Amino acid sequence: MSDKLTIGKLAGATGTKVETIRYYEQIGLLPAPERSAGNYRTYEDAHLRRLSFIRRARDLGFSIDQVRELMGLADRRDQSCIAVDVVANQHRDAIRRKIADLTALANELDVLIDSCTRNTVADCRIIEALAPSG
Amino acid sequence: MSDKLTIGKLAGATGTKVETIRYYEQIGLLPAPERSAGNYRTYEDAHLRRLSFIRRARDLGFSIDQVRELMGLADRRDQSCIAVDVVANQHRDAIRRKIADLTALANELDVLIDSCTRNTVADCRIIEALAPSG
DNA sequence: GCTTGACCCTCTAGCGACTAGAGGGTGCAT
DNA sequence: ATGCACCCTCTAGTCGCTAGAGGGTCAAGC
Repeated sequence: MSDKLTIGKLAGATGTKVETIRYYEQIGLLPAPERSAGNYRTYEDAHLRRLSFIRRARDLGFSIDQVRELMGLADRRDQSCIAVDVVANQHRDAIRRKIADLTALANELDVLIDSCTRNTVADCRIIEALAPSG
Repeated sequence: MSDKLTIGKLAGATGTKVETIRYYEQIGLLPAPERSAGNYRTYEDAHLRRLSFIRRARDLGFSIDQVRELMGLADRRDQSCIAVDVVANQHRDAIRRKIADLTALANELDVLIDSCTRNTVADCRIIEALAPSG
């Protein structure tokens, strides 16, 4: 209801940086707003809603392209939302895979770190483990 | 023992791409080798060892800067290896934090996805959750 | 000896998603 | 009228590569 926001107000209202908003405009993620007499961007409530959507999706780790896709789907309100479900599922699965990768990595590091006897570098197990043939 | 590798052989021996090796040379991570008459890079065993170290550390998720630091420490063989331990610990902790973040994210997505009734987009809970006052 | 094809060279630009900085204009309060 | 916070555009930097253009080298086969 509070129309006509400056870019700074919009940034504050959504927890986004001013530069990021201009960037989103540049890549066509957020539509370019009207300009004031002094060439300032003047945002309306529609922009605020759009940017909130973007922020939330980005916070959930969706890529810019996925956000674009989700917004495209969200605008076709009479269609089935199965496509939305698919995007969300793909993203969740990718995250689960990344968690598995990182867990394996952390475990390997645990082994390395536990083997450290804190002597000199010459017989450091961590360095040894990294350098295959010393 | 098998001296004088071409960049392609070195790449094959370490599982690195040729372009990546040239990149490592450019940023000063791997020392520039001698050149043949035809201006080809000619690598020696020392390079092979160095690159293997780099690869292994990178595979464990260490950043380029951390690899640089670890190599610097590895070369001072009479020093204490506590500094090595510190770098490894910092990295492991950062990974654990990232895992926690991603787990929270995946759980949020689970809730969203479970709420999807596969009806129209107009009453899609996923879209609703993204758009705060849609 | 000439061609083919695999390999090598340099240089530049691109990816994702911003972030930072230079160099300047606007708007409002004192 | 002066100061200051805010806004504008444009360019370049971040990280760790990757890809492509446009060329040179080398060994093998005919």
